[in-house]
Amino acid sequence: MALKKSYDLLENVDPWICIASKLSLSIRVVSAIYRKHLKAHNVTMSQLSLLMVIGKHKSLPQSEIGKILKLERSTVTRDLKRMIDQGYFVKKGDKTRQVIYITDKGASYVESIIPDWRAATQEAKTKLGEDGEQALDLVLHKLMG
Amino acid sequence: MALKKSYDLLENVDPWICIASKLSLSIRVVSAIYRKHLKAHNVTMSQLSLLMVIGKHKSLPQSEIGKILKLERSTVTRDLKRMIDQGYFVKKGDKTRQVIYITDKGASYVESIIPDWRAATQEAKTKLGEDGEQALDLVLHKLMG
DNA sequence: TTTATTTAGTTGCATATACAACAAAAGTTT
DNA sequence: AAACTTTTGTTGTATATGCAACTAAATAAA
Repeated sequence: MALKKSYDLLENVDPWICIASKLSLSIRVVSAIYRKHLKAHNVTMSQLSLLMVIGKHKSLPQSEIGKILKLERSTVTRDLKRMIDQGYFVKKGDKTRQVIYITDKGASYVESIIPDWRAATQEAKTKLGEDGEQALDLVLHKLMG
Repeated sequence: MALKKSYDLLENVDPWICIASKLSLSIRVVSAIYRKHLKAHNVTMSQLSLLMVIGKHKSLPQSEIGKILKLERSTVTRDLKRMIDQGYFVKKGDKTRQVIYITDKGASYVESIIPDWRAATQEAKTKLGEDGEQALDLVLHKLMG
């Protein structure tokens, strides 16, 4: 089972200096908190983000959604499709300039979820603490800036 | 297209106070940096994490891997399977106590990737700045603690 | 020691995500 | 106006991920 050679780079590397790994780990911890609170609503954070972002504007061009959430076009197409099928959004417009509208069903749905979403956010904030929350804002600001 | 009612909670909510959304956005930005640098190696960050973590220990019980990377058991099973199929790891042991070993092929592979991984990490660090990097460490520390 | 419980791994199912290739529409150049 | 370029949306393909249900093995309780 032993390796035939020695691997210096590998032996001396520290996987935990990886920025992507740190963020991945962080999102897994936080996602679990949100999933727990949102479970009864049968909604994911990705879906809730769409509901809240589009809902707040009442409607958004599909092309804007990807820009706002930094999602690839095909991801937006398919994430929306599932929710259109469920009646939370409708799509209007021609082939290349689609506009997505939230429906009353979608708006009611997101309103029913918001209290639990707030609770999840509160739990996450408590875990982060005041300083942790500010730190996260700084990270985001640096990355988006 | 207009909504039939008004939705107070929805109109007044700020989607961007969401901790999960902030982290999701952050990871998308950082992932893109790593994908760009790792593209030529045809490897993802998830795979590279497995290679580095297991490789550094030479071997790890499968059950440990999920604990270290905070991944669900089934995710570990399948992420490993793809890489075992490619010959980067081997699996030894009985039905419920598996141990995963890195192979020479896997160790060579990860060593060939490390320089570009370092470059990606450097680019991400530059974007974050010294303060942003410390902020990320604080976030992770708070969430894991 | 037998029984009950916990731990470990797998498989079915569903969502989320990106890239490449394609088609169609919109915008720009000439 | 015609030709070229960019933007937008979709579909094929692949990886990543979690939950539920199941099996099997290990551990604890009786």
